[in-house]
Formats: sequence, structure tokens, C-alpha cells
Amino acid sequence: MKLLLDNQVCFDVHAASRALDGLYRALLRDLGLTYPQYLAMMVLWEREPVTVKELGAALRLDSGTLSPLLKRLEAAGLVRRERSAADERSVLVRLTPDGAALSSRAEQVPDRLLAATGLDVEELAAFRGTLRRLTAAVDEAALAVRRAE
Amino acid sequence: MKLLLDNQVCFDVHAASRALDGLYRALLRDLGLTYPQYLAMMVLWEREPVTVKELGAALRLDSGTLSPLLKRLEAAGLVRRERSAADERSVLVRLTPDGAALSSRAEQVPDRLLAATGLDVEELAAFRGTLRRLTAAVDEAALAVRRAE
DNA sequence: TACATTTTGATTGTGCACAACTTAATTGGT
DNA sequence: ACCAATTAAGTTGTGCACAATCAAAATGTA
Repeated sequence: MKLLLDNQVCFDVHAASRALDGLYRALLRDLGLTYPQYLAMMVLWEREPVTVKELGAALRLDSGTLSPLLKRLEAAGLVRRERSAADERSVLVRLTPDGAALSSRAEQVPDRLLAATGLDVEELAAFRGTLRRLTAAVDEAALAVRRAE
Repeated sequence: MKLLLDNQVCFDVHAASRALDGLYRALLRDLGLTYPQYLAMMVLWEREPVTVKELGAALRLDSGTLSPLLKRLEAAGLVRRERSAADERSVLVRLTPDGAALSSRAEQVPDRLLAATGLDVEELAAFRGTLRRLTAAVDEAALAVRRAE
């Protein structure tokens, strides 16, 4: 039956995503972070302050996802939010001292995760290349479908 | 900074998964199905009846996800659930006539999706191979982490 | 300047995913 | 035959993701 073929590619991506999420869940457990929260913190550990819009652009997430996520990070004392003085529509997100300090405890996560994938450098590069092209092509196709309706 | 490198692989998988989900959302819109619901229906279009456990094994989902999902499919009139006579713990899931009929309307989805990925056959094969090995390795690593704690 | 448009973020509602727990049915060991 | 352990589903609670909608601020143009 035809319905199996396509499915696998997409299902495999879906399954891989959930598997990675599960590993992150285990690795980030004692940091008190989820994977999406960890992603947001990584952006902040690099540059700060950042507006919600910038964060959304970096992570490809909208405010419907980020607003509650940032609220939880704020409740955990890792982050502080304030309206920009220059543009009152924007909200600037900053690290608290606790949030900044957490980065040292997160340092080992990347290595452990990379090791867990079991992929070597060149395989990784090819894989990521395919992933990026896939994502771009699929995003484009989704736009085309929406336009057609 | 070290925190970027690993991130990309995982983030790329995450992003690809969400992109595919978005395309499915568009393609399945007029069928009234979400992507996970579509996956469940595909299993049922192949073999029937199926227990919740079997469905969970096929989709790698637990009852906490499947129970409400199946309840929605039942509410939509696509599926019927009944306790197994042989083993009262099990619930058998069957298609209704409407549910069975829906498969014909879903036939075009795979082709459209495969085309949207923009991948050729051999690239697809290599990609899926990497995905499978990645998932297996990561699942294994997650188990190891849990055992160590 | 006045007003329509755009931008930014928040909110609401729906659905997926998983951990932890509960209940009922079955199985296995004694 | 009895009781402990296991198994199958369901339930609850938390969090992510996104569509749709809204309010407030900024921008552009008549």
C-alpha cells in the first residue's frame, strides 16, 4: 500500500525528534530546564538582552509559545522581563545572576548529547545538510498549500 | 562557544519535525485530521482491529497520548472502541464505515508530501538510515542516563 | 495633525507528548 | 486455591506548539 512510503520519512523525523527530546529531558533534569527552555537560555547566554521577537526568530517560535515559556523561566528566577524604553511594544529579556550562572552547569550537555547520537563528523555534516534543505523545502511547500486555499 | 554545535543537530531535527507537522496540518486540514491522528488511521487502514497497546507500539506512543487521541477520533465518528472479549484489559479499536472511507481521500497525501521534501530516492534512503540509527542510539543513551540516576 | 496600517506581545483554545498514578484484569508461584 | 506481581488503559498535571484574536504602541500617509 502506498500509504507506508511517505510516512516513514516523516515518521522517522518525528520519532527522532521525540527521542532527542527524551534524552534532553534526562540530561536537563537536574538543571530544571526543558529542551525548549534550554534553547531559549542558550540564546540568552550568547547575547543579552534579547526581545521576544528576536528570540522567536532564532528559535522559530511565536509568542504563543514563548510568552508562557518565558513566564516559567521568570518564575524560576532565571530570567527577567521588562518593556523596552525605546519601543514600548518590545519586551527585553535578560538573565538574572542565577540564569547566567546556570550556563556553567549546562556546559557538559552538548558533548554528552553529541556522543549519544553516535554519528561521526562527516555523517553529521551530511545529515544536517539534508535536514536543512528538507526543512526549507517543506516550509516552502506549506506556504504554497496555504496560498492555494 | 561550545553550546552552539550540538544544538544545531538537535535543533535541526526539531525544526524539521515542526516544519513537517505544519505541512501535514495544511494537507490534512480538509480531512479533519491532525498528523498523529493520521498516523493512527494509517495503522488502522492496514490492519484491524488493533489494540491500544499495538497502536502504541507501532507509533511509539503511550496510553496517555493515545487515549484522548482515540477518544477524539471516536467523537469524529471515524473509530469505534470496545473491550476485548478474550482479555478484558485490552481495548480493540476498529474503523467505522466513515473511517474506512476516509482512506481514499488520504491517498494523495503521501505523494504530495514526498514531493514537498525535494529529496531524491537515494538521498532519502541515506537520510532515513541516519535517522533510524540516530533514534536508536539516542533512545539507548536516554535509557543509560535513567539507569545511572 | 489625524487616521489607517503595521508591529509587538499577550491571551485563549485545541491538541500532542510524557511522567506519575489509579484501576481492573490476568498471570505466576507456592 | 490464594495472593503477589504484572499488564492494559485511563486519568491528571505539566509543558510545548500553533491558530486566531486582541490591545497597545509605533509608523506612514493624506
